Amino acid sequence: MTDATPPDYRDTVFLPKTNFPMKAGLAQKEPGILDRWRNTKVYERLRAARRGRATWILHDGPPYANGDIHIGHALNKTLKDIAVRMATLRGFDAPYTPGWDCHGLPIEWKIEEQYRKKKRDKREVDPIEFRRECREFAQKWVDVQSAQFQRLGIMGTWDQPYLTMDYEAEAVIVEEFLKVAGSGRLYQGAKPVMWSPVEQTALAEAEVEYQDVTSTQIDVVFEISEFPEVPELVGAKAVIWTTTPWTIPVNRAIAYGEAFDYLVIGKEDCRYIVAEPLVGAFLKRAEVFPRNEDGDPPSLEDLLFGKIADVPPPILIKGTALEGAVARHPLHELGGFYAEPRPFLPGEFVTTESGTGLVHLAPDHGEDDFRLCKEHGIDPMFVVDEAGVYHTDWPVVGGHHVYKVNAVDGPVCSALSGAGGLLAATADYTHSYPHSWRSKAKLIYRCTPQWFVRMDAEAGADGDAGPDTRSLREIALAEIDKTRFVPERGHKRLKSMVEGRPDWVLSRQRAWGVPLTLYVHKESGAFLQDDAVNARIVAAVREGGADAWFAADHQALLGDAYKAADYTPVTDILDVWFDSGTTHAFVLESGKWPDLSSPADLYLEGSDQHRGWFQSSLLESCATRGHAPYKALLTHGMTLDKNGRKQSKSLGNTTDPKKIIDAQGADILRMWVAAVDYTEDHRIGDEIITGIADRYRKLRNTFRYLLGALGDTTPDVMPADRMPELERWALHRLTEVDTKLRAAAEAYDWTSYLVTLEQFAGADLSSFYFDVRKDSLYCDALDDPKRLACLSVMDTLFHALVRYAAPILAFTAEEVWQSRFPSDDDSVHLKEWPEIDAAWADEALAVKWERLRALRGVVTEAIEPLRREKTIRSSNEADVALVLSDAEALGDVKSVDFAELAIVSRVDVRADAIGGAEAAPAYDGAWVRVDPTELEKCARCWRHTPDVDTGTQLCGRCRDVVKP
RNA sequence: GGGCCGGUAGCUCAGUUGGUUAGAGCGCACCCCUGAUAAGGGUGAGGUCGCAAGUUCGAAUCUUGCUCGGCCCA
Repeated sequence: MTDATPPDYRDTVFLPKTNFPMKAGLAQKEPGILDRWRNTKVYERLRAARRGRATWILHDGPPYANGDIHIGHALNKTLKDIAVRMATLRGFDAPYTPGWDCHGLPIEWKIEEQYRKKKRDKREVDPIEFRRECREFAQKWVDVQSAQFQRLGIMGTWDQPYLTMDYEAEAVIVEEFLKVAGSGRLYQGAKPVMWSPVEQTALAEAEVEYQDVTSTQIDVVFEISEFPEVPELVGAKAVIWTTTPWTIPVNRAIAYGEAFDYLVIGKEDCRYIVAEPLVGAFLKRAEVFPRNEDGDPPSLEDLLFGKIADVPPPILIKGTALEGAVARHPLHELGGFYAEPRPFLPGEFVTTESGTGLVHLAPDHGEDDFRLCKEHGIDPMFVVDEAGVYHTDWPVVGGHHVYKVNAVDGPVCSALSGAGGLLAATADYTHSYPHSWRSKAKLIYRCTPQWFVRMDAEAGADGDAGPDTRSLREIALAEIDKTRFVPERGHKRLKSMVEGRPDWVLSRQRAWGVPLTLYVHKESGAFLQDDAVNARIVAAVREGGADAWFAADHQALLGDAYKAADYTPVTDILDVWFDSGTTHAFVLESGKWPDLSSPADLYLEGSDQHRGWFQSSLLESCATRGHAPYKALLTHGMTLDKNGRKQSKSLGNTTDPKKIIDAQGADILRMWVAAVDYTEDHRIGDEIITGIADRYRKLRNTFRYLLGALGDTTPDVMPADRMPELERWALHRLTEVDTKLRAAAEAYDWTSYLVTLEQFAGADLSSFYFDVRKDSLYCDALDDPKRLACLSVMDTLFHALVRYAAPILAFTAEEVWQSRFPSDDDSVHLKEWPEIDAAWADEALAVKWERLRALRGVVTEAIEPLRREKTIRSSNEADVALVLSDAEALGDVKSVDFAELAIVSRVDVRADAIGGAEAAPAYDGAWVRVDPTELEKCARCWRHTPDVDTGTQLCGRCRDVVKP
């Protein structure tokens, strides 16, 4: 060795060369890639290229067009895009048409809010103008969201999306509604809704706000007239408690809790029934017994221990004893309606938190009341009008407003008191009560006529449901069983929801939406069913949108066969879920998007859509077509914050997708989508995104290394059987990876897909294959067979990996592709799944090389202590002695250039023990010893070999390479 | 309150029919290289598997209860 500076052979080494930058700069780069895709019409060219192939159709569930997209939208659309691109990669013709839900309440609100700011009253505005403003508002947000979705790299027919407010769509919605009407499943019924007497309109739950009010609370007695379980208690008085005295005049029944105990208290001629836990509170309100010696109202204990003069201890009865009992309304002496019997009904909603454990039921004015009464054949009375005023002919309260009759000395209390039915009344009960979001006025529940779709066979009717005599519920349940669910648990969830759901209420008393285009006969109440009339209605809507119904010349629509004067046109608006429930009709079937067809291969939405779109689409399609509009349903969970809490603006824990895109790039967001387990609720936060960015960089650098190694060459393909074992092992691993990726793609399991890809790129390639082959790649002659084999494998790996990555890292894969194959209009997304030669699979080789890698680990582990004590620096400086007790392992190591694999100077493998060798902790039957090598270092390849020339300081191999 | 679901290293995820010392990648710490260099290689430290009972020779895995969180409903 000389003291002179070693010759510099750097220029003779074949280092990786690429212009592909290590730093991604995605936020800046991605918009340019999007422009390229748009300008070169990649989506359209894909359609042409895949024409005639098997189709795979994802039908887009429409987001609501009323604001910027949030992380949930980003997740949903990205999952869709990954699925579509994956299907495309696998050779399917997978078109994608995005859509928007445009009708409905939230948009109406926004417009009304604008009116309020301008001090305009909505009722003064022409409905047509109002609807036009709603339309413009929706269109604005469609455009905004479209740009935001496209920025995520979502591929589809963005220049031709579907909108539920398109005239054509509105026409099909009407057409579908009329089909449902014609199926015999549509009926008019009633239902209590939140009603504002001030605005004289129904309100949705979201329009309601709760404020504290002080109400009159009253305790009222209903004398029991029939008591089958306990006949001796006939004449006892059931006590009910209410904070809405105005509902007493329309009482129809009394609910009790079957699981509760009730006490019968008082003397034989005047006994009260109250739930046991509530007796104490009742006795304080209604002083039905003399005060005790302390001057207080008697307590339950006083009663139980007989401390009240002449009052016997209470009798306990079970709630179930009330079955079949019947009471009289306290005003029964007025006759008529009031004289009818009031049955006791078991109600699951009855609690012992307040009141008396007995609940008076007014089906007109309460949801629980309505439902329980309906189950027992008791109908509402409809005696409160739109303004909240009783019909003038109703006894006691006729002509009064419901809010004007509640005073302690008002007509209700007075009448009850006069009839001996009032035990207590005080205007001092403070509680939370619903108010109108707009007018701040108090609300009431009020039964209103609504249109329903019947889920079950009509009781007692033979029906006219066409050839399919099953009920809608039966059809839907059968279709659910035929559907594939990802994840599987969605099956149970949707099924149980459909099993338990009530009839579908289609009507809404609103303005912005598609009308229920029905003519109701004024005398019979039946709606008109006439194909010719229906055809004219549909044609009118197709021509002028849903407005056509509100501004219609109804006589013209009805034609000569009917007189407009005989019919009332319905002005209700369809539930927006009906709109989106018909997208399969106006998108998949319409022919406007000829690539699409029904049923779809997949609907992909958040788990909240089990209640929403999955169900409305299923029911609509089953009602009109007898089958589901989809073959498979994929559901994703909700995105929570970094701590697993729900994201909300008020908590300030939301993650804005735009911020991630602007700071890190859409590919980072896409990679996050693939990395998390979307089948469950999952999290997002700074730390998580940083972690994803780190993983991205690792993958990106693997591509960069491949690009550098391959340079601008296109290596000749070398048959595997002429390659070294290491290359054959790499190809074998590729077959395994390919199989795993295919399975993961088939299962929509992007988490495992991505992990498989990353581990292959990281653990197998970067830290092993590339590391070992660096020497050959950099230093061997350009025509060296080993080097050529390596390049051939790298070329194969490049083509496989870039395609595998493309559906997830859509932008980066394109950048990688363009870096190697620059062109004006080519795209990695036009390529198909790589063809991996099945003959590359070699299980025996895999077993052998797994062992070799484990033994390589033994060596690297043994080198580490010498490195720490600075005995050696590079592993190239190590001489390794490896003792193996297992003959097979010994044979394996001897059959390869193990020093090359372990990147050390020399390896002495032997079966017999050697001094200083220590047992390898991670490998039974292996002992290892590492010494610093005495061999000289080649100045070019930096390996320590026996043949380094003292003059040139080159090893034999390098002398040959640099010779000319 | 009801239906469904989940809680495994700092983070994202694996954990097969219950069976040795619960794994991977990333991050972190330390070391090496300086010819993938705002890269690359190596070594290592991190977990009483949400908590508590129970079944079992044996539980992250099965049962029950509790708790925290989510979706839907009331």
